[in-house]
Amino acid sequence: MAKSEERFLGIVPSPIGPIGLSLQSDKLRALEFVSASRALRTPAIASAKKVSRQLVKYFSNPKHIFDLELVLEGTPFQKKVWRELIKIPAGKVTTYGDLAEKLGSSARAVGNACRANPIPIIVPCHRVIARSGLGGYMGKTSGSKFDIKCWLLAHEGH
DNA sequence: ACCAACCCATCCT
DNA sequence: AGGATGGGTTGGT
Repeated sequence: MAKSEERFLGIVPSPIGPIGLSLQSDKLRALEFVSASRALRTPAIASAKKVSRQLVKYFSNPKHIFDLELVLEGTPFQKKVWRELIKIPAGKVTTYGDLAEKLGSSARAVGNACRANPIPIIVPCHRVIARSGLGGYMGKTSGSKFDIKCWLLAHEGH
């Protein structure tokens, strides 16, 4: 897979740090948590404004429903999982196992697909938890990355 | 192109 | 604690 230099076209400030946006012909393709220094030297382009506005709304109102066009690039299985994630409303959570059952797969495979999610927050992988415990986030089961999952869940009332 | 081995944000006993 | 699990990735041929 091409590890092409990721270029952020917009930056959104948020309570959990700056968020970098990558777009592809006006559609959101990737979202990443970035460092403050990275944020400083990233210009924002006009087409990022719609995404930016909606993220700001979400951070002030966790019930905000995103209405954005997304570019989801992944294997067929990953896309199936991600499309399921989008159906989970704010305030609700599901488990890796339940999702796996719905898809006729296994819990660990679902976890793998969640980890590969290119658009966290908007594709709400944080709403998938383990049957026992919270599971992980961005490849981690503890630490600052994982804390973001806890923050998002708390933001949504958990 | 295939295959084996290895990695996991799990789950059950 | 240990085993089953299935999708992805990597490295070999």
